[in-house]
Amino acid sequence: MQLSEQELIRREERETLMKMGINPYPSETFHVNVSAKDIHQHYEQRKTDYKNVSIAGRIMSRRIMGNASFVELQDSSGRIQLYVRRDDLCPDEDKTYYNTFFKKLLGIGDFIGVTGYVFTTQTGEISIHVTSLTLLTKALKPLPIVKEAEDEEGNKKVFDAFSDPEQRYRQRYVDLIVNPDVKDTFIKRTALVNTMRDYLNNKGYLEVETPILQPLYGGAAARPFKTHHNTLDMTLYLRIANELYLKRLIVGGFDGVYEFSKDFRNEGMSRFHNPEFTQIELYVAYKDYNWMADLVEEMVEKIALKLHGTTEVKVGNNVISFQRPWKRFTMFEAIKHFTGITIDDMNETELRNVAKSLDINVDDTMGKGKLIDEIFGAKCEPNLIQPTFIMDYPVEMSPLAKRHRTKEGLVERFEAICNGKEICNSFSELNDPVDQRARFEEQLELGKRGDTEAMVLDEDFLRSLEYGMPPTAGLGIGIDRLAMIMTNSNSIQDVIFFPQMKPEKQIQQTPDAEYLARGIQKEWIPLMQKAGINNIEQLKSANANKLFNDLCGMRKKMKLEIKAPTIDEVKSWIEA
RNA sequence: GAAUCCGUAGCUCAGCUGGUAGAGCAUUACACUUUUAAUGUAGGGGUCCUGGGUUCGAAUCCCAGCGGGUUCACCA
Repeated sequence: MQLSEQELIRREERETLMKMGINPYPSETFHVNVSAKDIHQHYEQRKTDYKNVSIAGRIMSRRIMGNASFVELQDSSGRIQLYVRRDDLCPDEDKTYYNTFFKKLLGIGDFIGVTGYVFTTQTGEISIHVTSLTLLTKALKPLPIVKEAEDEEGNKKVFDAFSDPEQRYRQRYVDLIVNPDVKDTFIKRTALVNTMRDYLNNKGYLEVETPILQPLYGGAAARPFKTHHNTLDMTLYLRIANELYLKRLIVGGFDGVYEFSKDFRNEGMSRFHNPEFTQIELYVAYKDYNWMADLVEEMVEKIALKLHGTTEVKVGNNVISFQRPWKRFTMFEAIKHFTGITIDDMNETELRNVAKSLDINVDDTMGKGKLIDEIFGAKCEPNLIQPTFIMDYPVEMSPLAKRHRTKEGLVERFEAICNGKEICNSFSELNDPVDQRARFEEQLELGKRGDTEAMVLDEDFLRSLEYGMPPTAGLGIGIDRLAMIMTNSNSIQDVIFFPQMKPEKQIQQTPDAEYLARGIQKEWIPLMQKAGINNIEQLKSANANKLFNDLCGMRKKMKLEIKAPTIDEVKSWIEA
């Protein structure tokens, strides 16, 4: 691996520190009694409490002015400026600790711990006057430097932002260090989950865990990840949903169960889709979908209040109000509202013509339900910005939902749409085992016709329904999608710490010994790697003349005192 | 999967119709005891993504590949 100049310097600094008897990675605990945020919030009111502070963090910038310096220290709560004076650190004749250790051997990214007292500088910045300074960890890679300035109106301006999405997602740790807003997004995400958990626990529902490795995948329409268990010699699937297991627990006698579930779907990736994502599913006995809609409204409104202190949340160019009650449309009403067309009594042919007239791509495999869904998805969903419940879906699209109590061909199902996207999905759960079997069998037919996302038949689940599942309301909420809205994030990758990425390209490097065995002098190995020869395979297929020229050229450019190889030598390396 | 844009120093980015590889920050050295995008002076640092092609000459033009962004289509 080629190290940059700055990385080499930092490695040397590490060596020098050790030679000076300073451990760059000490094991002793450094006791912290304050945070940066605490100082900024309370120092002005309680100055006497900050005469003896001890704080640890990462050096984010330094301004050295001869015998005094300013350091910006960043801990998990934010930044605080340090004022470091030579004669405070080195009261005696020996000024090595300041001149060499502090000024030469420390740098941006290093962790230090300091003690001192808080004061306000002439320019009005609350700072710590440092009386002692300890190295806690030496960093060997330089951090990207992001600088900020405030203009007279207090607007922040960022210079040299670390903004390359690929690097931000691959090296999230760097993103978190230098981009403070990123941390805030993930803190909000956790607050969102905690708010839900508290809300549901207060209602007395039980948080449970169900299998991630499932012999049959069910509960949703999606293609699964497949794996294999060696001892049992059987195929297992990573769950696409946990619905069927949670319902078994309702059969077992729990009144309310929920699970924050990492689910896996082997499908396309986009700014709304990651192969693994998080859903909460909730099932409550003796309730129906109307009751569940009330719960969703209340819970999501609580989340907005918890995260933002208000029910109004800015998302992109829209301000979304989560204040109850939300608008409720039936699916047919929504279609009428956005297209002016009443589809209530239409048959399949009429629906297909409507879809065509609206410029929606249709094909002959689409049934009535699918056509309605397509029309809704194209003409209604993107226009629903404020949270809106869409009630009563076609039965064909919903094999696990109970038939509507009054409307033929529909099920008791709703989705909440917000900012043009679905954020939750809920039914009165189908609990008639005979109807459920029939619906599964329809799905099997779809599968035979080539629908790779059709559901498979789960005999054990049907058996549980035959013992009787009470009337139950079920709910699924995409946590990532809701987090995107609640944190004003444009991509799912911004609300998942480590989103799925293509693997980084790793160059396989041959150990030096194999080069040496070919009679190549040690000195030439790094030059060869610089010339693009990273392994023996590349060497074997190299052009001898080009390599010879490259090596001699670099020898000359870098003024190396190595004897140049002859062209025949280079040929012998390649052919050996 | 399709369209489109991008890949140059550790980071952010210039580099025009092809002609010696640039800036700011970071880094190194020196100066500076209340600065804050600190400042001043001097230096070092490059596989211009990779591989082909056109050309006297390619970071620049063409082709292919790799990686990434954005938008669109299916799934939450």
